[in-house]
Amino acid sequence: MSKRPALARSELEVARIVWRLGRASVRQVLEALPSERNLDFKTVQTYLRRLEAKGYLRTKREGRAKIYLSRVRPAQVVREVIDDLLQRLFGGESIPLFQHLIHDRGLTASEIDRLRGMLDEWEDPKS
Amino acid sequence: MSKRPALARSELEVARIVWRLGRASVRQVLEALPSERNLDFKTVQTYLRRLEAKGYLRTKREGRAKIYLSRVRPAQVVREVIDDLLQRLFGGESIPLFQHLIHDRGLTASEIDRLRGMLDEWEDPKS
DNA sequence: TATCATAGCGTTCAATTGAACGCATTTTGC
DNA sequence: GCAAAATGCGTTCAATTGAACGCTATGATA
Repeated sequence: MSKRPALARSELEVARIVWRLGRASVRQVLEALPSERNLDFKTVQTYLRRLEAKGYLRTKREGRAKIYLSRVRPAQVVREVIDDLLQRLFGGESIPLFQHLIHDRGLTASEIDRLRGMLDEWEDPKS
Repeated sequence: MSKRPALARSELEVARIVWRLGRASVRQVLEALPSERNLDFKTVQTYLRRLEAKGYLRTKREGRAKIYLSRVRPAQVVREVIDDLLQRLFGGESIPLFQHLIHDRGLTASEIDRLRGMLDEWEDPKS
């Protein structure tokens, strides 16, 4: 139950990259960031350090470099983040979020198809 | 273009109430907050003041009390907030968010129906 | 009309966040 | 084998955020 401290915006951004890469050094994360982001090496390093301190990541030394890995399942974190948002934005209801995503943002035809597929499958899990 | 400063978590929570009520005094917002939240009158006042300073709300004096109203369309703000989250969490893609909402959170049968309805209607807006 | 509660206004204060240094220690390319 | 580049580690620093005071004005009530 003991919740780890909430993720700050920038931390989330950086954590996501580690999740995607599975394991990453500071430099690798830096390079995986969108180039417009233009963060300093030291800054990324700081965020990673904080993520470790907060319990989201763990590290493993590999020669000179320190490799960051996820400590909690990403899906779990995603869930917490979205729960929090849902709570503050829509009082916890997810339907209004769907509503918003569909209405105010729009979907391509193929996205609609995929979405229908998801619903079908969820309702009747395929063999 | 000139973006107003991002909403802090607590500010969002408070703004949402003003949106819901349409117009509200400090006390009304305080009372509309979930009771577990247990914020001080002064604290709510501070958040409202900040929301005004950031350009999200405007006020209108009504006798003794100051009434807070929305200055930007709530849907617009919701959009910004979600854009931001989507960006940091899924690189801007909305499908993974749907995926998460459906898979990791689950929906009731009736929610699934409503969702299907939304998709149908979006694709073929009813007369 | 005196009084009391309510609201405003300005401030404060610690914690967190966004961003980046500097120095020491590796590595590695030459 | 040595200079240049890369890393780690500890720090810093201003802005923002979460939370709440204290003092003043004002309006409603007894």
